[in-house]
Amino acid sequence: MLTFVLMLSFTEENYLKSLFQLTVETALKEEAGTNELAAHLGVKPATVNDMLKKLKEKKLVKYEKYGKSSLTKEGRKIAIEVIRKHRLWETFLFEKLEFSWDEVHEVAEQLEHIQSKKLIDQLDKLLNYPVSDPHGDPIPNAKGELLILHQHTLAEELVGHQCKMTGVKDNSSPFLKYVDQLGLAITKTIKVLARHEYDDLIEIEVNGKRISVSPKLAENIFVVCTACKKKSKR
Amino acid sequence: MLTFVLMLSFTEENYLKSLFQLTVETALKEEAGTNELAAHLGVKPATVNDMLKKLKEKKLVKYEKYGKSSLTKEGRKIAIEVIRKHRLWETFLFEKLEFSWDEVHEVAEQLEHIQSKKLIDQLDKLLNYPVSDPHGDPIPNAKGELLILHQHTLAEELVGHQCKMTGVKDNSSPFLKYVDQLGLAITKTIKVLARHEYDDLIEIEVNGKRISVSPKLAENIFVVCTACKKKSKR
DNA sequence: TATATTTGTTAGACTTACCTAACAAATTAA
DNA sequence: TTAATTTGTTAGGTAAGTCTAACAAATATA
Ligand SMILES: [Mn+2]
Ligand SMILES: [Mn+2]
Ligand SMILES: [Mn+2]
Ligand SMILES: [Mn+2]
Repeated sequence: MLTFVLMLSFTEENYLKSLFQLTVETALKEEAGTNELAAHLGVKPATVNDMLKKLKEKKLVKYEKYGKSSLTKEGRKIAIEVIRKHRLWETFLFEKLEFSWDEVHEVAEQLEHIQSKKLIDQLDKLLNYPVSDPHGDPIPNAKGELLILHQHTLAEELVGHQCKMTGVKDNSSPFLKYVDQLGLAITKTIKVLARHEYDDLIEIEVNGKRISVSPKLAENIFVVCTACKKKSKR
Repeated sequence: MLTFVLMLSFTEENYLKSLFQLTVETALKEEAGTNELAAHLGVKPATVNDMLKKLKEKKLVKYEKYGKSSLTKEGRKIAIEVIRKHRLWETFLFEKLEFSWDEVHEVAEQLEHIQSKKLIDQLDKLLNYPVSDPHGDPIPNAKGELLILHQHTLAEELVGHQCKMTGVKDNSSPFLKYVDQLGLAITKTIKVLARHEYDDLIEIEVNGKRISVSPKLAENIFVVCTACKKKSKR
């Protein structure tokens, strides 16, 4: 039995990836709206509307007029493949080509669309089957299984609790450079000392030093809390 | 002084590369025609015509109505950069990811269009600044200097002469697999024993064995002849 | 040199991915 | 429960890159 490989354009792949990131990956939601997708992709809602119809035609998204959209099983599979490629390339750039964690994303945005099963399998092998990328994001395995980390943001952590930094939400270079500057990094232990009502700053201890961080920053830092329960599964 | 980086599409890059390969790289010609380019790129002449006008506008090709086309200095520079990327990626796939020489070209066709100076510089470094790709083709260096090999095809080699295989003209997978099968490979020593008038086959000795090859095959094998003069320069 | 052939150009059309402007439906607030 | 706001859709348009069909120029051949 012949299986037809439907070739998708870069653009179509990006729409599926965005939809995945706005729904499944953030776990809290099942569907995303047209405007939301437009904002995430940096295009106009009218453009998204056209594409949703096309992707529905190809049976990759579920979409009804005036309703929210979600991925079909096949659409989700493709989205995960793109994310796997993106994160493997980021890891490659970081581990093998001396890129810093704030430089990898931009180039991986291009590399994630290269079509070659062997390329990705061999890259995975070369990197020794990594489970997370330089930003702490889980890398789907070759079967498309994705580890969902039971993490929350530093902004949500309770005063007095100690946690460990596991990743970042924002992948932009300026944000990541700022994180570096503050001495924050994945695997660092962070203790929440206080929350200041007056200006909303959060006082934390990291590297044996007390620093104050903004809620905006804290919302973009992922942690797992040793004081709370923690679990993970593929 | 600001230098503007004109961003080219994949397509535009491919036209420049083709024009380079049909002219400068084969050294014998300065210019190429519309139909010739169309055949090389696998599109129709009308399409090439439109693109030539656009690339002329961008000052990357010299083109006059009903005349042959050639690259400007800037166009040539870009073509060489694309070829450098193509051949570095082929070398990477071959050396680091266990690809065979008949598998690298197809994937390199995609990878050659990734934009990142750092990526290419680091790849070059990782591979230890290779001078030729898995097919024996010279890799332009970071300055855009390209080694022109003084090679000719096996078809042109004189009877009685001994030569060394330096590369292939055809990069297609079926051809390369056939070359493998015959026991031919880059650096192998080949002695031309005879040319048979009757059926045009060329009898050679390679790996201590006598084999007969077709002129079609011989035209796609590059050699340098130890019995003739040999020189090379950047 | 006249004619046939090859080579190159033009016009008009299609697809993809995007846009703006106008409008309609759904949701939220008064 | 009407009105305001937000969200989503439609129509029509653009640019890139491709095509076909008709035509024109250049070159080769008789
Ligand atoms: Mn990324
Ligand atoms: Mn990442
Ligand atoms: Mn290419
Ligand atoms: Mn090659």
